[in-house]
Amino acid sequence: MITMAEIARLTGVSQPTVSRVLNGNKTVNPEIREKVLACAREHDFQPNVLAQSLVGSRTKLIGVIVTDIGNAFFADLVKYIEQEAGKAGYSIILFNTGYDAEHEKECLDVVRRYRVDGLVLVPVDENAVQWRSMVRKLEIPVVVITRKASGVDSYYLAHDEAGALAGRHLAEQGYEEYLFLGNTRDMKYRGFVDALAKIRPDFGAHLTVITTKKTEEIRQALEEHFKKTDHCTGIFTYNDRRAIQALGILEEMGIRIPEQAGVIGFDNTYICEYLYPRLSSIAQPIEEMAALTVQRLIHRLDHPDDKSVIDHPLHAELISRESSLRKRGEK
Amino acid sequence: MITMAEIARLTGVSQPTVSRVLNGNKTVNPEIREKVLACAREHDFQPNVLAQSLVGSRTKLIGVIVTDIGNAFFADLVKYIEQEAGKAGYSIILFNTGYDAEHEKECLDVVRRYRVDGLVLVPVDENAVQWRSMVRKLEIPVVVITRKASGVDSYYLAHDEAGALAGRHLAEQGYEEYLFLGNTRDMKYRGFVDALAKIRPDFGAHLTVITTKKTEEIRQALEEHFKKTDHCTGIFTYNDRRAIQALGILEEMGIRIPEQAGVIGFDNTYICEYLYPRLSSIAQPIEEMAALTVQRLIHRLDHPDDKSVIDHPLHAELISRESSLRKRGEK
DNA sequence: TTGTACGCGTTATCAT
DNA sequence: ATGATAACGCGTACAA
Repeated sequence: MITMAEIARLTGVSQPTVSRVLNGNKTVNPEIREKVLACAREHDFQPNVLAQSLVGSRTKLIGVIVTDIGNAFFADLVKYIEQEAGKAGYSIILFNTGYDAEHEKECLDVVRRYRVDGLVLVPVDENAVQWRSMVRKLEIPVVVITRKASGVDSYYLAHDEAGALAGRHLAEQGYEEYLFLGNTRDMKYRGFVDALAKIRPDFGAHLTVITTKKTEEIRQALEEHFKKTDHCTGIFTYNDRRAIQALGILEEMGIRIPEQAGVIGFDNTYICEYLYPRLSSIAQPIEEMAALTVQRLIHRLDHPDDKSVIDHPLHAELISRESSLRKRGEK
Repeated sequence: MITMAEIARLTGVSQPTVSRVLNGNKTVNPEIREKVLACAREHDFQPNVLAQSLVGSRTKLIGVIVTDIGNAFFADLVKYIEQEAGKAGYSIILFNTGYDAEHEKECLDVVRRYRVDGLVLVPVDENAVQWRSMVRKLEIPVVVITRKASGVDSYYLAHDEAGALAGRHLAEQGYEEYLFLGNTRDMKYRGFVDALAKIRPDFGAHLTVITTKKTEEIRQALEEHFKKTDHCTGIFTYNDRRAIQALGILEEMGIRIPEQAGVIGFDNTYICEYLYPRLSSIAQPIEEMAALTVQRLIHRLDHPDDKSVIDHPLHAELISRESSLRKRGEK
């Protein structure tokens, strides 16, 4: 690949002059400028970013460390991050931790070796001290995304609020029993429970929780539940995957949706639209989250003096579809 | 961030000695070695990869240019590529073209600026001359993945074979009408048609094709189809998305699956397992494809003299589930 | 075994 | 307006 020195040799000027031309410096003879540009074009010159960043300028690299790109949500997130970074002339170097804290550590080391200008991180465990100390040593702007992380800029969904949306909706639609499918440490669960408790004081007696992911165990739990009660049940799941799993089981059991059971998923995957009945779901503003994250990162790069810390919860939106619309016309 | 020169200063040795210690060179005094290592650890030294690659060694970067990370298939592909590359000490710099040839061009330029050691490419148009000439100028190993590309190493699914799998399966299951949902330029379609034509000479009269992606248009086409015939119909779609869309419509129409219509999707997304009825689908060996691709890239890096070109079609597998199993026990 | 000297490709600071 | 020259952080050949 051709270098500036080589172009200089070919055009009979000095290397710094080539640098000036290629960087659009005005103080250069138009004739020389043209000659150099022509030569650069002819040999399809591309500056060596590595050499550029070595002299002190930026690497124009943003490290992106996520827990699982295989997950459609994170895939979309990465997509928008790449897009937004590209707009600002940054490229991304991507790492997948696979929810492994040890591997996250390695990724943080590698990211460091590449002297990335900034880092977007989805921590394996947002409360762990490990990544925090490593991030501090990085001495570069870091933005945590999808998780609230004290002391670090973070953009994330207000999960409690999202859970409340689901709870209120199911109550409004007249469901009298409630079922949560997921992890109870999840803030979605908190929001869901709190919202319902406000609406129905006796709510505690009407809540069932299923924490397993295994189809057979979910089936057992659901069968048990519908044996106990004939009240119509509102089901909220921690992601669409789980919701679809539940829908499949319910259909197999002959439970009518949304009459006997209403289902609300989470993530608003494209699939929701295609299912029959179409699946209600909670949508995250993925694109906005990604854009804000990258913009913040770049702001920090341009204003190293800005020591403020951003803690920015984003708002979820309930997309109600047939799977939870018991009352016609009401949304 | 601390440098070798700095460590040298702190420990009172020369910078090359530090380099020798950190690179595991044996020819160095154990005492000095320990002192240097201790100092490096204390300050958490990480070598500057950019400087390393500037001296002539590798950047240890692999460029990955795909058409759409938002797509679950490519997301998985990227995941495994990152994983396999990581095993060999390579990191990936990721680009998403969004099926835009112009943007692909820009990505190829950027990849070049970073002096990546190798490139994994999913071309927007595998037949375009554009990327070929650019790739040639890159002067680095390039492997095309998911598309057959003459003159360049490529690992891809034998789509015709995959289509044939679907065709034969539907015929075996006793479906008498056939419907393809997708693009007819797709090799899946070719394979599907050819396989069925072999089995049934009069097959041409029993084939319907739906090319639109729009739900309403698909619905119309399906309604028309099932008005015309009461023979049970085998449906093959170009991806799971389309299959799920079709399933939703069919259920809404009251068509019984798999009795009146059998459906086979493509990609074997996790969702297939969760649907009711569970969706038959054609699985691509994504992990294998990714691993072979990265391994080939690294082989080329280690053997620059090897001028052979690999054209490696991979084999699809039909995962048959209830959505297409009309005859019990048969798979 | 260790240090000196040089070069990788670029930017930036000097003179000229 | 342009050309020397130094510097970035590292690896490597060579000398000591």
